[in-house]
Amino acid sequence: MTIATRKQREKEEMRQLILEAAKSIFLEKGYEATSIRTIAERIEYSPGTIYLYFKDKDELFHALHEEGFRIMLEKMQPLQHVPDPMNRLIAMGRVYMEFALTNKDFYDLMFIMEAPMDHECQEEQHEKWKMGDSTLNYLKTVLRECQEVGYFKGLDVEYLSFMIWSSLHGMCALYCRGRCQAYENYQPEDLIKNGMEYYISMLKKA
Amino acid sequence: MTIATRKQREKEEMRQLILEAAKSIFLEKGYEATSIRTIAERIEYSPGTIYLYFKDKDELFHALHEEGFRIMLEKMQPLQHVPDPMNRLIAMGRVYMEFALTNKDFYDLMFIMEAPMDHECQEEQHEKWKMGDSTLNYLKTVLRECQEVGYFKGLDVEYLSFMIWSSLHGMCALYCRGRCQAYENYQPEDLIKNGMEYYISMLKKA
DNA sequence: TGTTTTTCTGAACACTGTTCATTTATTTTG
DNA sequence: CAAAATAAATGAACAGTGTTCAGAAAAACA
Repeated sequence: MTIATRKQREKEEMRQLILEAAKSIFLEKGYEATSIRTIAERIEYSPGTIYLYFKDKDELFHALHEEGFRIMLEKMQPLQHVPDPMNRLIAMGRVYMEFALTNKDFYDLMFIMEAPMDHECQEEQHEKWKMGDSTLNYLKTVLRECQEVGYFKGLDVEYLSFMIWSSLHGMCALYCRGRCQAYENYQPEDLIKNGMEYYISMLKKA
Repeated sequence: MTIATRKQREKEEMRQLILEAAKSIFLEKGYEATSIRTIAERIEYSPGTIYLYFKDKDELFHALHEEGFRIMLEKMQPLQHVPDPMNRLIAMGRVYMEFALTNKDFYDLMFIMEAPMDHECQEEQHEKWKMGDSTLNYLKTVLRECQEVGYFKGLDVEYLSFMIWSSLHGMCALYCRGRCQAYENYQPEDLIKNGMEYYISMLKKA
């Protein structure tokens, strides 16, 4: 092994070390507490070092952002074997919802926070959404299959997918940002579960 | 006039002065730029003075938060004269959407940001949502009227209102936080407009 | 070994919200 | 009107934040 490749590997390992530390602090104590200094302290390096591996905090959180999509896509994977497209669509929705409820911080980072989206990629304009695109494209594919078996007749898949994604996101976002408090006597999980059921039965009639 | 009442009036005027400055900076340059120091500079007082009129930054932004709801409620007001409840519901949705698109920062503050919600009211637990509650209660009322003329049969108004609000919010939230970029070749306004039409036609069948 | 290149440090910068002793202004009292 | 008491405003200071960069330390090369 040449010395150059080892250095390259070490560089990648260091990036991962920083990322792992950032992730653990982020999941333990949330976004606010995940500062450059706390990450540096955790891995026992100086704050300045982190900037040798990440351009800025946005780039760092963009990496976590992508990790979130990886986890989500993984949970979507098994659904490919659901034969009926409409059932697959509904199952996808449930997985999406479940992900948001059990990975609140990740969901927030992926779909609500501005931070990781500000990150300018030099490579491509939309490389930042590589993972998000995959999920969205899969949704569109499922919708087209639904159309083939008679659902959503005459509707544009682009607008339809946006509407469906939005509706789920709306519930998740209100949940993540504490707006379910508007329903004093109801549990957020209850609102979401029932709201979802209503939405599904509405979709089936469309 | 006693001196005490004049002092009280002056105190209220000062609160308004701070609030107006905060609002103008907030609308001009966004949340990030609206710091205690920039507000103080604008009204030509020292930073410390602001804390004599507002407990903390959260209380200040909670006041702006309420102002947002006042503006929105004002735009909802004329819709009370729409006779058909279903048309009124749809009109409400359009006003809501329009508000979000033309008052992005206010919408963000009202429904997405965490800041003004953290604000602990000493008076009542949910005094913070006084304005939001009004809007939500009006939505529920309209939905009940819709049920009286045959729509949404057998559905619980609580869950139904949450689902409808969520769906609209989802589109607004994705718009506010730049997630419409996922649809590279589509204008956000276009996505929302069409997504909304699809949703309305779905609602009518429910 | 000495020289060059790479890696890392930590102080410094400009910012944030917030506090509080001190100063300034106003009102009440003698 | 002058003095004492009260109220209001100040601005330096504190503990944070992301980020930069001259200089020190370590590693690689000659």
